[in-house]
Amino acid sequence: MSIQSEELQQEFMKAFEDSVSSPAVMQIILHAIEVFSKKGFVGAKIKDIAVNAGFSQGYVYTYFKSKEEIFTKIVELASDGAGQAVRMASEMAGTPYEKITWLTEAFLAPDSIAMQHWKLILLQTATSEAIPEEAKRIAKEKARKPFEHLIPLIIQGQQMGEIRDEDPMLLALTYFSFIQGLGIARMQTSQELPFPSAEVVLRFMKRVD
Amino acid sequence: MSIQSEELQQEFMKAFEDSVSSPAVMQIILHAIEVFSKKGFVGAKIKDIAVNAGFSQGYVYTYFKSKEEIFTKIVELASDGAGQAVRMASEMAGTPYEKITWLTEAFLAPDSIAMQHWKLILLQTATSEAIPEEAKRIAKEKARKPFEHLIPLIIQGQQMGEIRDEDPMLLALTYFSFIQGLGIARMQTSQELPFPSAEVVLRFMKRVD
DNA sequence: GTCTATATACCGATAGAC
DNA sequence: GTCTATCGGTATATAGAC
Repeated sequence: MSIQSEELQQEFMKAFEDSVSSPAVMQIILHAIEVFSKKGFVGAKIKDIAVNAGFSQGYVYTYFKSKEEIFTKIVELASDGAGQAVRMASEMAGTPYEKITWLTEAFLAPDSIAMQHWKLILLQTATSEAIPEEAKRIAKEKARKPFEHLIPLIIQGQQMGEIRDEDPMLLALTYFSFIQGLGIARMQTSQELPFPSAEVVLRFMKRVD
Repeated sequence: MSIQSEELQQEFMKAFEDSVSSPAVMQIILHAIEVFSKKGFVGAKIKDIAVNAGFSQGYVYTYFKSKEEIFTKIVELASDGAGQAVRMASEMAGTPYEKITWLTEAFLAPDSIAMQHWKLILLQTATSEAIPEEAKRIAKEKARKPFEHLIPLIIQGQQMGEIRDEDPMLLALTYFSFIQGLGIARMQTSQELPFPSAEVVLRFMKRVD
């Protein structure tokens, strides 16, 4: 994996850490991300989150009003994170296609577990009805950001002849769908199985002469 | 969409209907698929399923021992269906690349809602821990079938020069990940948004001269 | 600050009426 | 064959002890 994609991952986690206030809240959120991603909003029990974070069940309610509030906060962080990752990639030095390659590598890195958990939570938010309305609203509202940052990048790549001259919106939608599918596969499959490189993933948009 | 992919879809639904015994069980399963796919195993309430199917909450227990049993039955049907769809495609008349194209069209068809619901349930089964053990076992056991039917097709395509000479397992894994990601996107996005054709999806494996 | 105890509500599953 | 009533278990959220 390239230096650039490692940088992307680190910046991404730093932005997340900076956005949380007290250490206790940080502990709760960190463990809530794990439990919510594994069990879903309804299946996650406050007790699991609390005990994993090293607190009693009731203590969580010192910092959060309800289970809904914890989940919604995480959805907000994750939604912001997805947009930021694309923005950060677009601001690096390189050609558009190179930037998209780094972004892809960062998204698919097997060790960015936190990122994978975030993706699962956003996936649940998008596909499930058993999710707080407020969380769905926030996710929907912020879902446009990644597109808004990727589409200009695609257009630049087209102007430079790196990317196929097709509807940028279509290419962006296809890209994020592909990434999401691979992120899920990454979590399911064992480490020994083969996994596509960014080059394979980006073939659908790369210009061929 | 081609005639072949429509045929695939129809055969697929017929196989499903044949495998269920009584009309009441069929009603329960049909509505359970919808409720489970929307709310997840824990979030789905027996009462929702029963009332949607036109029964009282308690009546469901005349046919099923538990909520687990209903979910597990659906996972079994869905897992078999996924394998069968690939097998049926491989048995049609055409070149390997054509067969994979029809399969892709059938998987991505916007109107095969039942198939999309099945995919969501299998997705939950694979990614969530709040799922009956038995269902996870069955899904894992049958998850190999689609690969077992697709890989020979890929190898034939390579021998005929239609498909790139790369690890067939890698290509198959990439293919199913892509399909899953697009299936999810299809459910989230509105009908007006652009959506990739099978041609776009299959570029990553198509041989270029 | 942190925990224990509990009120309150909900849901899966069973038993029994019609 | 279908429904109603209910038991038992469990989880959220609160209140009060240390």
